[in-house]
Amino acid sequence: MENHDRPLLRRTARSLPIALLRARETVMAPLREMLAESGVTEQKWRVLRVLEESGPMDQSLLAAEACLQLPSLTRILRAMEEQRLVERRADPADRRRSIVAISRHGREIIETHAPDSIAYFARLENAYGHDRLKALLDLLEALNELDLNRNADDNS
Amino acid sequence: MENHDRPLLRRTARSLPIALLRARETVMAPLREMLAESGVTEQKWRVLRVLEESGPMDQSLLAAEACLQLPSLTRILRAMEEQRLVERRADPADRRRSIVAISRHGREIIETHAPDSIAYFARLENAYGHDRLKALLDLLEALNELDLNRNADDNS
DNA sequence: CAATAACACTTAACAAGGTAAGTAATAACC
DNA sequence: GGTTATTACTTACCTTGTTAAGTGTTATTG
Repeated sequence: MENHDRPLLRRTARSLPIALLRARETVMAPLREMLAESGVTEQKWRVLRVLEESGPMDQSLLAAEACLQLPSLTRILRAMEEQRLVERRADPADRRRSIVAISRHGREIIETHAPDSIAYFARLENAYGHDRLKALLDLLEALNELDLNRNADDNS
Repeated sequence: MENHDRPLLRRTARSLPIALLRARETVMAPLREMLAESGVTEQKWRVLRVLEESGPMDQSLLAAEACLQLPSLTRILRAMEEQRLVERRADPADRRRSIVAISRHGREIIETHAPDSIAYFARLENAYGHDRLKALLDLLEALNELDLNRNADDNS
């Protein structure tokens, strides 16, 4: 009685945004729990990961790599500086920029959690299947390379 | 100089949480823009979608279906009631529960945006490929059925 | 049937997401 | 070379995410 005979839109389980959201929640919930023990949020962990992986960089690049907006990053870096997880120095060549680097303490945090993180993802890979995981990462990487920002009613 | 020779963890592009986050951002950014015109956030849209698809339900179920936590849902429903997008009534059989239903105005909002939404996803499907999209949804659905909440050092 | 547990939210507090506007520094233009 | 963009953040504001604690209601137990 309460439903239309033909739903206007597809089932939420087959809705890409919702499926992606659920997947992230499925994957991240156990990790968040792990990280919380060190006072590191999911976002701070991403910042540490990116800096450890790619070295010092300015905030715009860091934001892009860690999938954070600049305003969020500003706040997070302030907290991370207070926690001595990262260090910031002005770029001498361009005083608008500041260069962020991971600190020794930041590396220690990564080293502390890397074994648990690795074990967790091994467990995930085992439960989900190696081939499936590879296929999923390939599909996500391809999706992320799409440019969907054209307007639907763009006449150009 | 700034990097380890062997990174402790995998490239962020091959990190499942980050790949999922980027994918969500890629897919949702254009949609958010569309919805903002009606004062509907991404989350309110999900609530409307679920209610339209499955009919009235209590908040716990709605939260699960719309991928929202109960505290968030409490706030969102308060706003949506003020916007007359949904209606809430106490469950006569169990006064702890309240049953939420989409309103006529809520349905109108869905009808307003359904064509754009459908066009957008058609565009996405076209750019990404029908088979890839199906494969991705299948893989995400399978991932979401995993139970990863065992503790890594669970001895049982 | 009283005490207790479980349930369905709700509130509170703080971190983060998202948009818009503001500030200082550099680049581009005439 | 002074004016006008553009860039790289930063601030402000509001909504949402996340955890923990609180409130009223129903179920369970002794």
